[in-house]
Amino acid sequence: MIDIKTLLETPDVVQKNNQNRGKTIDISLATSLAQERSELLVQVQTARTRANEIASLIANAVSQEERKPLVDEGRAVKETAKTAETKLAQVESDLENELRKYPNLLRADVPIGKDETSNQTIRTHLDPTVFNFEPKDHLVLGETLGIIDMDRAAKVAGARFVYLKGDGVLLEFALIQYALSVTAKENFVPVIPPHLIATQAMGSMGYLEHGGEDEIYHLKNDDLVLIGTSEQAIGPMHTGEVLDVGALPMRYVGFSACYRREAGSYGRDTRGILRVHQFDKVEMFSFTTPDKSDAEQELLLSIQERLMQGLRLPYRVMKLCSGDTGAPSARTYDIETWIPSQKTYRETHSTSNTTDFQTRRLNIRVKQDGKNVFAHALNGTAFAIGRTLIAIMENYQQEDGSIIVPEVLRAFVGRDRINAVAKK
RNA sequence: GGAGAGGUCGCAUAGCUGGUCUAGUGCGCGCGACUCGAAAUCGCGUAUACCGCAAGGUAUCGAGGGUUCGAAUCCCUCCCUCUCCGCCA
Repeated sequence: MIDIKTLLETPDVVQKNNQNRGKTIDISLATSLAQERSELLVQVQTARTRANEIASLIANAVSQEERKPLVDEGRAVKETAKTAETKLAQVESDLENELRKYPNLLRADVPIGKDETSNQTIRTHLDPTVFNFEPKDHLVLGETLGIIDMDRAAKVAGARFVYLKGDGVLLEFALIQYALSVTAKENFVPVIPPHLIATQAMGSMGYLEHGGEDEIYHLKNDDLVLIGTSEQAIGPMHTGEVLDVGALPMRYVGFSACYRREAGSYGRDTRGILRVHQFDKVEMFSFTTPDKSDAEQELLLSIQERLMQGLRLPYRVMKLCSGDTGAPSARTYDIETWIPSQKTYRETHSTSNTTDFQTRRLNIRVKQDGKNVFAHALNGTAFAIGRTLIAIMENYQQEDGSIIVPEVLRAFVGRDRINAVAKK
């Protein structure tokens, strides 16, 4: 949600921002609602002031003759107040609904563009892996090695689910340990959050608008939804709190499964585990003061790169253009990793500075220079485990179908190569 | 799931026979006095949002609704916490 003040004071800036994101929003709706709201506010306050005066007069009145007319006026004022209040509540909720449609204001350095073709390549690390044989894709490798079983997952849960088995599981835990050990150096506090959260908490993270609701699994008999990323459960942790400025930046590294319906992606990435309904992810999340969030995002990005460089995987860093940046984000960087079987880079990491877009709804503030201001919130992938496994398997595959374990993971996996097991 | 208790200003508590209660007290915190300095002591101050140039005003005692001229105080619904029982990884 954006600040109504921003809209009222700089409507052209907001208008332009919406335009750059490919959103058409009639701002006159919000501005006229805001106008109506302040008028009603005055009405309500005036009525209430009088009502309080009357109550106080009655409390001090002694005789019945004095009481009677006051009580009558009190009744009348109450009616006036009630009518105005009802209208006010309606206008306020209309205004909020209207404002929820607005995407966050983009940072000035975000390139303008319609879609991903306008994303900017910031840098590239390592050249694409060269093979002197025809590399297999991760599904072939995984099935042969007995670490990925999608056929049985389909029997049990349907399409886009997976059983990860054997050394695949060891690899996953190794990635988690590796990510925790690196983020610990920057004082990230590990968190395992609830996977089910109240619908309202999800709403306050801004995921129920802008088409996001189609992505979310709702529980039929409870007012709960499955998280699509641990960010959705970590952000609301501090709802309504005023954070101690000395405690910032407040950094969490969450581990959770992520559940996504993948509605609207029918037929896309149907092979393998690139796009599944459930995957595990290690996710960084920071709260900062407003002046520090851009620096924090650079830190998140640098940690992501440190993790990838440790794995020695070829990747490139992209800055998303205006049209490709998610609504809550003011700036997003993606890391795309080389996937040999597709001969292209695919998104494995993402980091967003959501500035005060989420914290305004969550009412998470920080006292800075004696004033409470909304904190800034940021998130960044440490590892989307599934996609990282794809990258490792494909880039580290050997001609015999075995996979070399990246050096930084060997201590955690307990061996340096994953070989085929007899198929069961 | 059953029975009971409870949710008040950063923390702890008072208020709950409705009326200067946004709310007392203690602690904590800030400023000041005393002191060479500190402790102790004393004095003052100590929520947030919105309207207003300001003075000031309005709202908020878990959330929402109701009764009333007036509710922290009475009624209803919901949420959460605690204790006991049941069940359970």
